[in-house]
Amino acid sequence: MTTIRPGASVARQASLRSGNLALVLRTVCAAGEPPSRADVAAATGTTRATAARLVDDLVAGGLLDEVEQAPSGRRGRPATPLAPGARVVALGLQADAGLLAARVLDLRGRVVAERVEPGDLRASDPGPTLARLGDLAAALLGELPGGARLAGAGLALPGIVDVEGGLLLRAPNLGWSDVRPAALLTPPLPVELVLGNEADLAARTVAETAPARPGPHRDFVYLSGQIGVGGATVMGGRVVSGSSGWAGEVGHVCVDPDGPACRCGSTGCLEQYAGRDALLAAAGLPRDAGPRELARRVADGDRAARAAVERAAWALGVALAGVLNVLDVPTVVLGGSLGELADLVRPRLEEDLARRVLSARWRRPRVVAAAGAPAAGATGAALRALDAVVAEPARWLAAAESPPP
Amino acid sequence: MTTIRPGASVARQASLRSGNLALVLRTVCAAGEPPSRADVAAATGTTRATAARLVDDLVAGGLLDEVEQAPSGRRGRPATPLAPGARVVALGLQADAGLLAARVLDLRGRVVAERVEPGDLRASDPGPTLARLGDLAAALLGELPGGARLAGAGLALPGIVDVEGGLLLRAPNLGWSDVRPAALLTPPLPVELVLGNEADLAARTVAETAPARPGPHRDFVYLSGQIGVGGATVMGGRVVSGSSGWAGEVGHVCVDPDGPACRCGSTGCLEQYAGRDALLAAAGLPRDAGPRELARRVADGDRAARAAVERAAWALGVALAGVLNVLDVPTVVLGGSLGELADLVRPRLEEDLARRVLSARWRRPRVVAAAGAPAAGATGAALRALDAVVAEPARWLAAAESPPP
DNA sequence: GGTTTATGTTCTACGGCAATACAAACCCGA
DNA sequence: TCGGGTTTGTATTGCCGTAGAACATAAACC
Repeated sequence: MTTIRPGASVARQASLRSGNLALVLRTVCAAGEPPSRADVAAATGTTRATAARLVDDLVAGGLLDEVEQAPSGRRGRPATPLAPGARVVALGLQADAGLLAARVLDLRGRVVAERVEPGDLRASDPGPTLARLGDLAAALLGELPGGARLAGAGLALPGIVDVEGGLLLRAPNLGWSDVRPAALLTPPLPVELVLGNEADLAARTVAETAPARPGPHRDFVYLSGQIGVGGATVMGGRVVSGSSGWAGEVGHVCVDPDGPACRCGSTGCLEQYAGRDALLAAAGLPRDAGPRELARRVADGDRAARAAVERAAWALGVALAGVLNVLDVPTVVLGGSLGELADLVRPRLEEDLARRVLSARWRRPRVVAAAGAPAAGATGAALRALDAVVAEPARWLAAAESPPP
Repeated sequence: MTTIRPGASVARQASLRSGNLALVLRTVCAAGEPPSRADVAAATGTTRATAARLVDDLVAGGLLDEVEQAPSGRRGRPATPLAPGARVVALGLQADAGLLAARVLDLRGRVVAERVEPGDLRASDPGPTLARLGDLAAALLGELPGGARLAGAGLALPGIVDVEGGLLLRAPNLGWSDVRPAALLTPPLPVELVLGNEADLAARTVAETAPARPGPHRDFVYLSGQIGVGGATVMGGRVVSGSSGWAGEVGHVCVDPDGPACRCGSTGCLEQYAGRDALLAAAGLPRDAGPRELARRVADGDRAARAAVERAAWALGVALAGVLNVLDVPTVVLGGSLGELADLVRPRLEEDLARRVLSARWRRPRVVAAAGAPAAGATGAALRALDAVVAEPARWLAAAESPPP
C-alpha cells in the first residue's frame, strides 16, 4: 500500500453548505447598504429560494439581522433589509510603547466600547502592564449590552510573535522577551486570546473598513511608524504573514550598509532613519516629542528638522523601492507617526520610487496616509476575530446551537 | 435595490464534483508511487465508492491511466495502480539571452521531447528569433507520439510581461520592447501561448518536481542568475506574482545607494554586483566566459575572481536580508549561473543573513543551489500549463467530451 | 379596485456523496 | 485442491443541498 500525505479533505455536501453560508454572509458584510434576500441571490448567482434558506439560517444564528425597512417608494413587495448581526462582537487589545488600548467591535464594524490609556511603556514590566490591560478589558466586557456574544479576542503587540504558541518572542521597544500574555492577563478572558503583530493588524484596518468589507486599497505595503518602524504587506486584501508569521519587517531592510548600527545587529536599517526615535534625535528634539511637533518645526523652517525629514524620505525611498520591486504592489500606506509626516515625505518619496521601481513606467507607485485612528492594532485584532467568524459561519452556528436559546 | 459587487459565485453541486475531481487528480499526481483507488479514498477521506467514481471519470478523460500492476506479494485482491495520464502533454518554450529552448512534458512530469539551441541573442531581432523558436516548437510537436493531447503552451521570457495581454513589455537583456510573441511565432501554435517571466517559471520547477507534486521547498526566494539577476518568491508552493505579475525583481533591490548606476535608472542594484556580466567584468574575464570558468579561477586562487565573488556574496547578503525580513521565507534557492557559484558564496551569505535577518535567531535562513537543469524556464512554462489542467479537470473533461474519441 | 411589479415562500426534481452490502481476485494453509 | 481470510472494486439505497417553477404577499400605479 502506498502512503500518501494527508492532503486536503474531500468536499462533502456539508462543505457546500458551509461555503455558501460564508459567501452569503460575506456578501452582506461587503455591501454598503443593507441588501435584501433578492439582492443577495442576484449578487451570489443563486436562486432566491436558496439564498433565502441560507439567510434564514444566518438570521437564526444571530450572524445576520433583519433591520427595519425604510419606505423606499419603489413598487413591488418591500424588501427586508439585511445587516451583519449586531450582537456578535469581538475584543481587540493593544499594548504598545505609548499606550494600552481595548476596543470592542461588532460584526458591522462599529465600535461598541473602547478604552485607550496613554503611558510610557518602554522597558516596562510585562506582569503589571498586562494586568492593567486585563482590567481595561474586563471593564469593557462588563459594560457590553445584554445579548452580546463575544466571538473572540486578539492582542496586537509591537514585536515578533509565535501565533500558534501564544508567545511573544521579542518586542524590543517594550523590552519584553518570551512573554505569554494570556497567562498574565488578569482576570482571564472568557475566550481564547490570539496574538498578532501590531503592523499586521493595523494593516488590516486599511484592507477592510469593517469585517469582510473591502477598504480603499487591496494591495499595499503598510508602514507603521512607532518608536521603530513596523510593516506589513497586503495582497488581495490578505495580510502576507510569511511561513512563520514574521513577515513585514520593513524597518530592518538595509538602506545603507555603511550606515549606523541597529539594535538588531545589522547596519543601516530603515528604522535608523525613519523610526520616531531616530527622526527626533536627528531633528534635535527630545525623545518624548511627537511627530506633530516635528511637522510644525519643518513648517517653521527649522533646518535640522527639515534635514531629518529629508533623510527619512530618502531612506524610505531606498527601502520601499526594494520592497516594491520584489512584491509588485501599487501603493504604500504610511501609518502611525509616519502617517502624520506623509505630506512632508510624499513628494520626494514618490519621485524616488518612480526612479527606482522597475515597473514604475507602467504604473507609478503612490504613497498615501492611513486614516489615523489611534490604536489601529486593537481594531485590527478585533477585525481578525470577526473575520474568522465570517470565514466559517457554519462553525459559529453549530456552536450557537449547542446551548439552546 | 442595492447593487453589490459581483463577488464569488455560489458553490453548486457541480462545483463539488469539480473540486473533488481536482482533489483526486492532485492526490495521484502528488503520490510518489502509483496509488490504487483505495489509497486515493484513504488519502482524501472519502469512501471507496466515491473515489472510484471520480477516478473512473478521470480515466475516461485520459487524465489518469491504469498502469500495469507489479505483483506485490501482498494478500487480498490486487490493486489497480493509477498514474497521471501520459497522453496529456504541454509545451514549454524559452527565449533567453543565451539560448532558445522547447520542451514537452507530460502529466507525469517526464520530458517527452526537447530541443535546446544555444546562441547569443543579446540585442537580437524579435521576428527572426521567434520564427526560429517556432520552428523548434513545430518540430517537437511533429514528433509527439500518436494520441498525445496538447493541454497548453507557455513561453518563458527574461523580462516584464503582461500575461493577460500576451505582451512582452520589456526584456533588457534581449533588447526587446513591446513584443507580441504569439503573433511572431511561426507556424502558429495549435493552442494559446501564455507568457511568463523566466524566473517565475524557473522557480516553479523548484516548487514542484512534476505537475502538482511538491518539490523539496515550499517557501523560498529563487534567484535566477542570468546576464542580470531575476527572481521570484514562492510561498506555500505558489509563485507570488504581485498585483500585476511583476513581482520578484530582486535584481533591482538597492544594495548601496552610492553604488554604480544601473540600466534601470536606479543606483547600486544587486544586479550590478551579482549579475553575470558584472561578476565577469569584476573578475577581469571576457563577457562570454561562463560561471564555471569563474569558479575555476577562484579555486586556482585568482585574486580578482575571489574579490568579485566575495563582493557578490556581500551584495546578495544585503539584498536578500531585506527580502527575507519582509517576506519571512526560510530558504534562498540560487539558480542559473548563481547556482553554479552557490558553494562559493554560501558561507559568507548564510553568515550575513543570520546577522541581518531579524528572525534568524529563531530560524536560520539556508542557501541552496537549484538542481540545475538547463532552460528551467521552459520546463516551468510546461508545468504551469499542466497545473492549470490539474486545477480544473472538469473543464478538461468537458472539452474532451465534445469531440468524441 | 384592478393591474403591475418585485419580494419572499413552498414544492418537486436532480445530482452528488455516504453507507452498506456484495462480488472479485489474490494469498495462505490444510 | 479447496475453503478461509483479506483487500479491492462495484452496485444499491438514502440523505442532503441546490435548481427551477409555481404560488403567495405587499406595495405602487392607473
